[in-house]
Amino acid sequence: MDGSLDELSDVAGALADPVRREILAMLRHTPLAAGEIARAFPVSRPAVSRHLRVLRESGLVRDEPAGRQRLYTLVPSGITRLAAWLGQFDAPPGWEQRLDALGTEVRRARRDRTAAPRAVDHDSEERSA
Amino acid sequence: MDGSLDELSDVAGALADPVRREILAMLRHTPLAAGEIARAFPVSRPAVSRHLRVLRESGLVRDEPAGRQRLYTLVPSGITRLAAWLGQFDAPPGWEQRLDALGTEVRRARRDRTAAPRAVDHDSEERSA
DNA sequence: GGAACACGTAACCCACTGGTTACGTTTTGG
DNA sequence: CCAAAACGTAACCAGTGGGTTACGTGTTCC
Repeated sequence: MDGSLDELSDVAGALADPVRREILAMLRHTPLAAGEIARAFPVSRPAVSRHLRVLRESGLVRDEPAGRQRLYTLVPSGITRLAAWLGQFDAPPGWEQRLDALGTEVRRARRDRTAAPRAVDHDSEERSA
Repeated sequence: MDGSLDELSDVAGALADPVRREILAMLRHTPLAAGEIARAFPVSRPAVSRHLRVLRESGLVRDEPAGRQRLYTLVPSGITRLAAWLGQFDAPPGWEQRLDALGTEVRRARRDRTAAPRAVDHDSEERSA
């Protein structure tokens, strides 16, 4: 069974570990056996084995027996789904400006607070544009 | 202080929680006060407050005092960085074929390994530092 | 000044995570 | 047939995460 009911959480959770990210990077172009993967990290082989399980259960890799080894292959659909979710934050035009405005705003707000320790009258105009 | 030495882990970790993802979605177009955000979820307000802290420490949002409220604003750079990392998995053309060729690859890998049992020599791009 | 409000934080619980060592299982091969 | 190889899994432990309730602090407003 898959396990979680929230695929994005599983994918993001899997990606939250540097070892697992590097494993994925290793599998980017070619499938690899568990042992080969494990040999690339300073942690114990069982530890890597569990990282592989996390990746498997999140759907990011698929494993296939190959003799007495087990080959791991990247399955990019999860990555695609997460990338799609991230895509919703793609600049709805006027984005760069907004960033610039934010920077200014912060600086201004800080100055205001330092100079005049009373009520902030920041009235953010940054949302208006 | 930022805290973690691995920004991508922080970002992915923050995204691994559905509540935090929804908070980000809420902030996509407009800044919101902590209370407004908290009201949108069934969990207690302190719980949301800590979610906001995680988002803040991962650099995904910035907060700014506004009277007796605290305004949270989306900071998209982290999302961009993660999206960029995901981008390395974009089909380097010929991907489908590669899956087909998996069987062959397996056999070849086995032979290689039998002949030379040494470590993987994949190109690692994610610096461990 | 003092009540009410909008927060963040502390203390506490329980579930999960990531590491380890020890072990079980299947496949290879002399 | 039996030893070694290549795995996954179990048991254990320290640390973290997310939830709760209780509390402290700064702002507003009368």
